[in-house]
Amino acid sequence: MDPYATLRLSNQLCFPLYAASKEVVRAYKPLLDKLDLTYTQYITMMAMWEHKELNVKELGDILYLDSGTLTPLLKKLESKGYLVRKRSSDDERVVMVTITDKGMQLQDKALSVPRAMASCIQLHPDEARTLVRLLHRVLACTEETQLSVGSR
Amino acid sequence: MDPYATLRLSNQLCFPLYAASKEVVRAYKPLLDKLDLTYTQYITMMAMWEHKELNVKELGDILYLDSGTLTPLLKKLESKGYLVRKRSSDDERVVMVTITDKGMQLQDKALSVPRAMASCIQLHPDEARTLVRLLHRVLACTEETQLSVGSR
DNA sequence: TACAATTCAATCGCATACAACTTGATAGGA
DNA sequence: TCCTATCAAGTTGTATGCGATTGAATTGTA
Repeated sequence: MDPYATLRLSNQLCFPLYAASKEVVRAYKPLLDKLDLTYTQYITMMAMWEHKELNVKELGDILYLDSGTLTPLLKKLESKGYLVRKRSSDDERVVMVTITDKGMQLQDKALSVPRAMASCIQLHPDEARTLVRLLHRVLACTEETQLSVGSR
Repeated sequence: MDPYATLRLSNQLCFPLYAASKEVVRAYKPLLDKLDLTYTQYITMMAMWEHKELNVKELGDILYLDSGTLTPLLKKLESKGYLVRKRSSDDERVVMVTITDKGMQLQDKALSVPRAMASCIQLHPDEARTLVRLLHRVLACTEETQLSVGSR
């Protein structure tokens, strides 16, 4: 038995996870180009379509992103007119992000995206559910790790 | 029924995939810091430990990365002394990447990494196998898409 | 109520990712 | 053998991601 077997790419869990994530994001690109959104902008809009108003920290908790990534991204989405950033008057540390009418309208155009992706990723509904469940399990594990180390 | 239900983050397959990948890579960071490797450098070294010699295109096919990412990465690993880049004399277009003795020695230090990650990601072996299998299925789907669009 | 600890967003630096393009080399056909 | 299509690697420009730090605001506490 190869003593280095655990270091083979084919034996890793992380590598197919990393590769599949990248390739799926890449597969989204031609669809999102039509909306003039990047993938990260797209998931940010998904969070905003659902919640209408969130501060930067809440958005980061939902998307697993920090302010270093979100701040420039939100400025870009604001410059496109899809949302508005405004420092809270209750607590001056907090910046509230609110979706605009134009941002809400984008949701209709975006409806075609999940449809097109579903036809691209051919998984049985059962398999897709299993995959999502296991991914959430992995996320729960890593979140514990983050907690024990401290801070996001 | 919400007509926009397919646009909810919680109903997406892509989002947990994207988030889990990022969080797992993040969980690797403290382990890889000890080896002075980034995650991308780590998987590149995994491919090199296994194959000893590969050209840039072969490496890209294995890692799902293109030359735009690999060229600077390989130069960095070369500067650390872990591998050597040399243009092929058979075909001047091709750059061969070969692992050095120092690169091979790094493998021993790296053995602790998969162990530490396995104890962090608490999945039953069965579940881990299922997850890997489904991820490979997703990768196969996206590869078809790439082929039909043309080119990597 | 001072004041230290914490929190939040922004900024900076570094390392990816990748599309598009360039350059040099090879292959295949008229 | 020319000549064009293709190919491999490198370069450039844009968009993330994230750790570390900063600065302003708020909270908890002695």
